[in-house]
Amino acid sequence: MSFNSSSPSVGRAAKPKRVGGLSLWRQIREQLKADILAGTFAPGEMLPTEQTFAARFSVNRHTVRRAIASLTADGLVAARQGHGTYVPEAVLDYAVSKRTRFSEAVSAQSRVPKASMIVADAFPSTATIAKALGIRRGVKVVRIRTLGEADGRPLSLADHHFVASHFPGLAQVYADTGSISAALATYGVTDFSRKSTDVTARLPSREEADLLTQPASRPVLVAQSINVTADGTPLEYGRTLFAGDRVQMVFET
Amino acid sequence: MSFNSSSPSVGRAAKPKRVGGLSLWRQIREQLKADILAGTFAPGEMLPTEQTFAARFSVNRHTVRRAIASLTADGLVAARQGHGTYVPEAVLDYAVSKRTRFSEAVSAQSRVPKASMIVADAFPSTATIAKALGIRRGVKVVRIRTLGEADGRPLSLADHHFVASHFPGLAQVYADTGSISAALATYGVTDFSRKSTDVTARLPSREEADLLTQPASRPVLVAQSINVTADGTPLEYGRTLFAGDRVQMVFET
DNA sequence: TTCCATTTGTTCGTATGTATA
DNA sequence: CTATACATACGAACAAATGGA
Repeated sequence: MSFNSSSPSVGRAAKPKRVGGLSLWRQIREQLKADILAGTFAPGEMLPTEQTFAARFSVNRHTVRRAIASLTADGLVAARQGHGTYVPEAVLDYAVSKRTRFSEAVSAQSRVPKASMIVADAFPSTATIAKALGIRRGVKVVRIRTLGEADGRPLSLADHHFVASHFPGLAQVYADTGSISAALATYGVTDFSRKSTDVTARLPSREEADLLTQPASRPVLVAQSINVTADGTPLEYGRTLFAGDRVQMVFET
Repeated sequence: MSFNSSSPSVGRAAKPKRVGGLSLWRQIREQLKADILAGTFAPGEMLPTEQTFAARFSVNRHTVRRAIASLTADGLVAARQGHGTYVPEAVLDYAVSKRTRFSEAVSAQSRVPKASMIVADAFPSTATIAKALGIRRGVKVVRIRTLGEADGRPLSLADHHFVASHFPGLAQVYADTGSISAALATYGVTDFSRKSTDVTARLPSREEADLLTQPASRPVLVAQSINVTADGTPLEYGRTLFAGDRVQMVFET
């Protein structure tokens, strides 16, 4: 008998041999692939261990490994030494262009966006922020920290910095409108675009990892961007953290 | 007496008090900043421990911490819990545009570029590669893996994939010419441009970390790009790993 | 910090089945 | 038919990495 029955690969199969010209590991691969595509093993979920599969299929662990290796090559599963094998979550392609806003970038991927404010405060600008905004260091800036979600899953943690004196009461206005774009519009700023974006990678702090609901051992993408008004004046300096294994930034050049 | 004498903060200073209206921690901060800018503490080098500084300046460790915290806010130093404090290495801004080549991007930052081939081989295309190159899975592709350096320091680890049948003997030609662009030119391909770039972050494998001479615990940027010919035909699928803490990708939008 | 259990990754050796000359 | 080469499968042991105690 072969493995590709209609039932998923749970429970115990009878001791098999080569059947139908298909080697054991190929049969196992097809069975697992079917289960993954059918959603028996959901994205982000851990698969049973190699040992478990070996027992379940009544084969040697090597045979299971060979099947899994094949699936890995096709990107259907990913293994982490010392941890386990899992079905990779669908990566969200976050398109970056002159005009993209968070909600649009997420909607374009047929996901439901949501941005919520975590905190808003004001403080003297650091050297980095001052340089980006074209002000002197120490000039007060407003920071709005937002958590961006797609389908209810945290995606990004963004700090938006504005010159405080240009936007009095910005935090409150944002809280009322629920959107950076809308908040800026109440100040008469409607036309702005992304000037440049720098991308680096690092490990998140514990707090950042918690907010993004990801392990602190997985890296985050750090995108620093400068938004300018129509006449080129720096308007906003943003620093956004993306969950590294859930987001892929896409730059069309 | 204050700390900002002309000598760097080595050796033992006399017990100080508030002088010249500057608090102790500000004096220490200025002294350390001067040392960093003067190169006493070179980029990438470890600073002495907080305890050492505390003894050296005859102050409490908290005072040193306050000074270091200030420097951290300005990005002059970075502290890693359980490890130490160090001067961050200068980050190379790797500009990505339609036409950028590795050597140009590095040269633009006044650094000396160097690209060397690590290995070249051929194998049946995986699903990802096939999709990017617009071929059927299993069609043979040539892979050229190169290590990119700036000022002799490894920066990037790039896998370049081409359809094997389109460029017979490519690996040898590359070895002879020492450049992807030059190698392609011998096949009559002179006009190609970057169509898109996807950026993600992950932790490197042990081998990748070794090649980049970075710890396996520091993330890498993974840039996947598709280069197309003038008529839009996929020419190359490239996957480049950048040392996350030495490179910042810059996208002008 | 160290220790420990769990899990994947690697490398031996051995045996058997399959295709082909 | 045998001989050979190759793919498949099993077993054992150990290495490396992770996460939690």
